Amino acid sequence: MADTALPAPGRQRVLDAAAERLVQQGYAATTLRQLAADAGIKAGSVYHHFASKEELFIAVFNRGIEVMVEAFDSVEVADPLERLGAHVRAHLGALFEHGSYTAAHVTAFFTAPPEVRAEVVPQRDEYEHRWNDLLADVFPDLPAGRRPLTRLLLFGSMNTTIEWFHLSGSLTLDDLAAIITSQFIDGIHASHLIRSAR
Amino acid sequence: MADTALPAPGRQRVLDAAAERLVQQGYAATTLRQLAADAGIKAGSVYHHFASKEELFIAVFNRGIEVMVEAFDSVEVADPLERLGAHVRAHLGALFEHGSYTAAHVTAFFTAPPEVRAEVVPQRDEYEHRWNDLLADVFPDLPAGRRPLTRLLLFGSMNTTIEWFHLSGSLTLDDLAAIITSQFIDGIHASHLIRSAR
DNA sequence: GAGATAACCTAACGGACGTTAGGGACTCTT
DNA sequence: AAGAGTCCCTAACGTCCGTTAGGTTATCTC
Repeated sequence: MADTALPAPGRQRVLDAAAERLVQQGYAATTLRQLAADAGIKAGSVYHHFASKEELFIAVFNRGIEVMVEAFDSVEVADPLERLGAHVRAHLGALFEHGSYTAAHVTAFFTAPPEVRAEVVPQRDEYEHRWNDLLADVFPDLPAGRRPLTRLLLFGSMNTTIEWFHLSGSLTLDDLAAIITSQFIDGIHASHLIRSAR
Repeated sequence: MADTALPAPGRQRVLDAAAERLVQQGYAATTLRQLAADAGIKAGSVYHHFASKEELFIAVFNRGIEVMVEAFDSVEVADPLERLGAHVRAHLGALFEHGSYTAAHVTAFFTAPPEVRAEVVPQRDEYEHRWNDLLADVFPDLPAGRRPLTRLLLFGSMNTTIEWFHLSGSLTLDDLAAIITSQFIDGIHASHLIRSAR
């Protein structure tokens, strides 16, 4: 009995397919029949692994946060400002280098129905809390009440890169992370000195 | 012969409903039957005003850009840095103060099918071009090749405010615009001096 | 007042959707 | 060898979707 050329188990293949479809189509337009076909099984068989479409996508969104948290926690840098840059780089890495789950989360979370979003909020909060603590650590002068807003502005810049950045371009992810970090800390006058356009 | 309590004509009411539904549900989850009900007509009657669902939403997305362009062009400020701040404020105004069309565009554009997006790209390009010119004017030292990236980072911060900012909160839109502008120009160390948390 | 046009209706079409019931094949445990 | 559990299948259900054909009413034009 030869190999079936489908290495990963069925449940995992469905999740992978869901993450990729989510990025390009959003929640409502991604159908179970598509995911089943992508994973090499039939639509009804999806229900062997997941109780419903909602539960399936909750798993995808949560995995997306897991990837971000793992990337965040893998950073070990002493110098505060350098540490911030490393975390920016890690977040972008989660978006572009560790599968589609984080990208799916960032692009499709707000297209999911409220019941699905509600199940994912606690994990999101945990990740946001890590960033608030980081900001408190790196910028002791930043008022505590200002941290969430500051974080949201930075997240806005980082997360929307999935709409236009491509790893295949001339700009590397390291470059992008350095530019975003510099822009965030010192503003436009400093950021464009990082690496001139060619 | 009393008034029908539905002032706007049918086509306009359908467009308004579409913009609002788009913000909360995205493209695929917004159905013509919903829009018809919102507008006080029947589903089939939508086809008197629009040839297809796609055409309807193209009109909504284009109107979203129109609102942004009108807000942009209404700015008349001499001082370069002040002008930038006024444009940031105008962009946020388009998002929050001039109906749901711009918000619908920003949140749902990437949830629309490719054929719909393709029809809207020229108008998007026009708006982006205005911003590139503005950046060139305000920051002559910024390399020309760097303008699109810089604009995308600023757009990322501004556009994702629709995911968390509410006019009813304690932070005003003027405050938010000032913070974003300061953060963009001078970075975090300057931005938090604009207005301390209370 | 005849004719055109606009704005809306009813009723239905084919198709796709999430979901379910019930069964077959295979592996592991005892 | 029996039983349980895992993984997947076929076939169908009720529902909703975008869209269309054909009809009604009211207004405007000449």
